[in-house]
Amino acid sequence: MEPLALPTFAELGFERRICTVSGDPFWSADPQRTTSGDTIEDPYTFLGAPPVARPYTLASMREAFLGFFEQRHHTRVPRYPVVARWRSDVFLVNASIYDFQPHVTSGAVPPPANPLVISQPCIRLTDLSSVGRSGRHTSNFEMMAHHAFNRDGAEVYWRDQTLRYCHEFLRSLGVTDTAVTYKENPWFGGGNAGAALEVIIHGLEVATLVFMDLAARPDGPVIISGERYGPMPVRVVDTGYGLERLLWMSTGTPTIYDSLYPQVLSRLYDLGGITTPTEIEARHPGLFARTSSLAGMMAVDTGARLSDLRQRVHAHLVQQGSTLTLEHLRALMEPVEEVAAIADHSRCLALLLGDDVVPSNGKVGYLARLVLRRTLRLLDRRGIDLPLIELLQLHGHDLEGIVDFHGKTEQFAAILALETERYREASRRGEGLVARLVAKHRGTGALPPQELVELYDSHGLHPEVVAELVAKAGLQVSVPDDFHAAVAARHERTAGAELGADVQVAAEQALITSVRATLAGEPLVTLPLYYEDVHATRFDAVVVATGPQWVILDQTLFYPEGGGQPADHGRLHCGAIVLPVIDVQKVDGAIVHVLAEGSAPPRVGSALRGEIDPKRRTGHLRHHTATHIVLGAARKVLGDHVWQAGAQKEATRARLDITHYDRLSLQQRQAIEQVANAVVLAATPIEKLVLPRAEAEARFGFRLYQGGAPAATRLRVLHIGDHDTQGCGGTHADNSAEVGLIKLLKADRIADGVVRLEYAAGEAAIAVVQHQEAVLTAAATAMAVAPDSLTPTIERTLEEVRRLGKELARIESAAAAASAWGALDGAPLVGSVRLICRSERGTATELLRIATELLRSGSVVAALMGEGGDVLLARSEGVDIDCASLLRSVLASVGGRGGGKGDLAQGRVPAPATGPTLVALEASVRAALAGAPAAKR
RNA sequence: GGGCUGGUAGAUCAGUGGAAGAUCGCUCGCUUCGCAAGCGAGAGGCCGGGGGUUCAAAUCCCCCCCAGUCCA
Repeated sequence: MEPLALPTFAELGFERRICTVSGDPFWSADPQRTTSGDTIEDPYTFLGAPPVARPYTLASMREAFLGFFEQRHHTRVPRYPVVARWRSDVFLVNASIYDFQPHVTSGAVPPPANPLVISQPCIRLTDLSSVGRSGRHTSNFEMMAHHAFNRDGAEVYWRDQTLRYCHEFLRSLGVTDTAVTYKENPWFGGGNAGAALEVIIHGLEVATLVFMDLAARPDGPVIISGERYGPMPVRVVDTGYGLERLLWMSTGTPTIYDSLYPQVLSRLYDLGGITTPTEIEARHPGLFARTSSLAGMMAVDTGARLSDLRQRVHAHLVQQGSTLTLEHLRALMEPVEEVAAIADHSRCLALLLGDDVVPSNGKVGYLARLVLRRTLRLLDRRGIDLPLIELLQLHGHDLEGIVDFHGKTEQFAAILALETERYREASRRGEGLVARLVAKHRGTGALPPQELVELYDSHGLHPEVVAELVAKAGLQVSVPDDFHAAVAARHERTAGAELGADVQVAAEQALITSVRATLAGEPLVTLPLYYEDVHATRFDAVVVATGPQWVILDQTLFYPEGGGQPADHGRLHCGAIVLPVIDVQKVDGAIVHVLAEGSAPPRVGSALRGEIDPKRRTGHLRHHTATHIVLGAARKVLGDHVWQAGAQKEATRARLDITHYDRLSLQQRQAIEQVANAVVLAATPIEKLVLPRAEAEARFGFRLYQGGAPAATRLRVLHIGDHDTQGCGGTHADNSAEVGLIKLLKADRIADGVVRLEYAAGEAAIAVVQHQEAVLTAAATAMAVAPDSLTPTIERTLEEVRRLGKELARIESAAAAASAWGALDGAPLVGSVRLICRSERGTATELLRIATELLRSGSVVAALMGEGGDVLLARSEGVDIDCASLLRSVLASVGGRGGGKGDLAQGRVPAPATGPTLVALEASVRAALAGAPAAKR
């Protein structure tokens, strides 16, 4: 890329140089400076000597930034949630620009204001293991930003003005020109790229100014890092200022954590009985600053780097004349580092819960659980016994205006208590598991590392935790360096299984290809009639395009599949010809009617009359409106954390997945049903608004986006009184009363934190109730009782069945004993062995009982034949014949099969062969006994 | 969304194709002034559900349900 020789640099006396360490170009007003500012040669020089005029608080620094840009014609925009509900490609907001991707940056949707200023809370969990230890890593932060979106003919501002704003802001904080370096560092990511400046002060990067004007394109003329890029229609000024870093810079404390959470930390030191940094510093002056500074230069990111860091800090101390051992240093630093991580993680949790995340074993909920369990583990390690809800409340004051605890405390407490309980339960299970493994491997004296991988991947037990338990039991185990690689390998092994070619998806794709090929880039927009009057069923239209089995009209009543609502079906009448419509899809702006197989599409330009299936339409309409009503009811009953996690509507059923932390009780299900039906009975008019996007968001908030956000400038909003408001493009009732009865059918927990509600509405609900009544009546009739006494009758009957079963077993074994005594009478002796060959009236189980009795009476061989063809051969101990081979060879000759062990064999023969089999068996046994040495007793 | 574990007595878990087990808990008896402990006896199981293979399945195969866990 070309040098960023902006006029403001020249005006301020900044010169472009090449870093002597990294080789990167940078701009500086300091004639002495030879490095870009954040290399391994650049220590932090602001610790204890803040370059900012006065210490700020989080709130005052945020306000300083927002106010500064507001005075310079930027519109202040409220922060977005940290959960990126308007995007399907990421879970969490990682940077302020995420708020405006993809639709604003692509140019499809105008920004809420232009230019704008915002302070956006972000969460990044990629460097979680460095948090607390590096002195500067945090899992959550606020990215302050000023953004401008430039289009041809509508320029706002670009590079030079951005630099000027940035520099003026830093000056307003009291930072001198010579303290700042601007490093040129082209930026790319997520399919976009552009020139960028990193803003570095005293060894710390505090901001980045990105000039995003390139998008990845296969035929693009610009090549960056092997990827081809071309110009974008919207050129975006994407800046990011680290609120916490600027705050840190204003206080100059040894670590960023000290400046962020002084009260939280001191409370935790107190609870954990931990030697505080102040006390440590008294004995080892400069220890924390040295650690921070070294970490800052080293780009610490992995565990190995961290132990390297510790050694270098130790080496430095020794050089200063300290006698502290490395082990002692670790013992001093670890508690402080862990407490810092606890403070950080709990703030992260507060942000997540504040934006209605429900901890789960999947999706964004998993990230919340990950952070939560990490926090619990750290609390355990430090022996701090503090409920999570209280830990979160320690942050209370600092979170004002960021997380709204008001009215949610109870919900948070419930979620956190439940999650803590689940963690304890998992740990308890894990301890048992490890104890058994230890017993299994005690012989070898060590636990194979492979077991560690299994314990973590399948049971969620951290290797450190396992190692501790194993060591306590006196066994050895070492955590391999490539532990996480081994876990990843387990997942890769089966990753590329099968993709499962979905037939329906393939058909839809084929249709899109066919339509696009026919239209050849000519934009075609069908006028939708279904919003105007949802009850209309007939319309006139003109054919504007056709293809094999599909038709596009100038206007249509047919609703195309979308938003979880299936397409309308119906017919097109073209003169005397009737064309059945079996599917409707939206392709770009056109609504495409798919015709039944064998239909010849009409000519372009011909007029026709369309007719939709009214029953199907009404079914969809009722179930779609019911879905909005049920969501509102679930939120009212369960709490604000309830969001839609997926939905599908049909003509006679619908299902809605909601986020909730526990399975629903019968009471909760019935409460939801009651609230939903109350909304129906209130006959609330349903407003269908079409609003500019920004206005809709401002009025109703991000709750609008229950099913994701569309790429539309104007938003269609469905407003059901004060019950529920959502952006939605479906066909809906005009009044809630039209929905009719809503009958909840099921509430399954489909994942941790997700409950699937199934329900029927209107006529379909009546049908369900009638079906249930019929089933109940049939069951009651079968039991010959009234429906109300069905339950006690069934319970009594089952109890009776159990009792009779036991009675039968008792009688059978008595009969077996009797039969056995009878059999022994007059049974022949072969040598010293009594040989019993008999047919019995019983199944395999009973033969076994009889044999067991017989074997008690000394030296015996029993060959028993049951009525169904079951056959058994058993001998008492000491008789030298092999029952299994004997039986097998006899049965083979009569068309049966069987097997077993030396002392007992079982099998089955065809019914006609029972008699001969017994005879053959007796002969074989006699022969075997004759050939065998005499029995020992 | 994908991977991996697991589901057997009230609880915790053994059980690799041939007669369902252990420990704790529970009930009763002995012992005791009483309690705990001890001794003895007993009750308690659709071996998650449904198919399949086999003479024979808790055990092997397939599907489903439930629980746990890791990853995106």
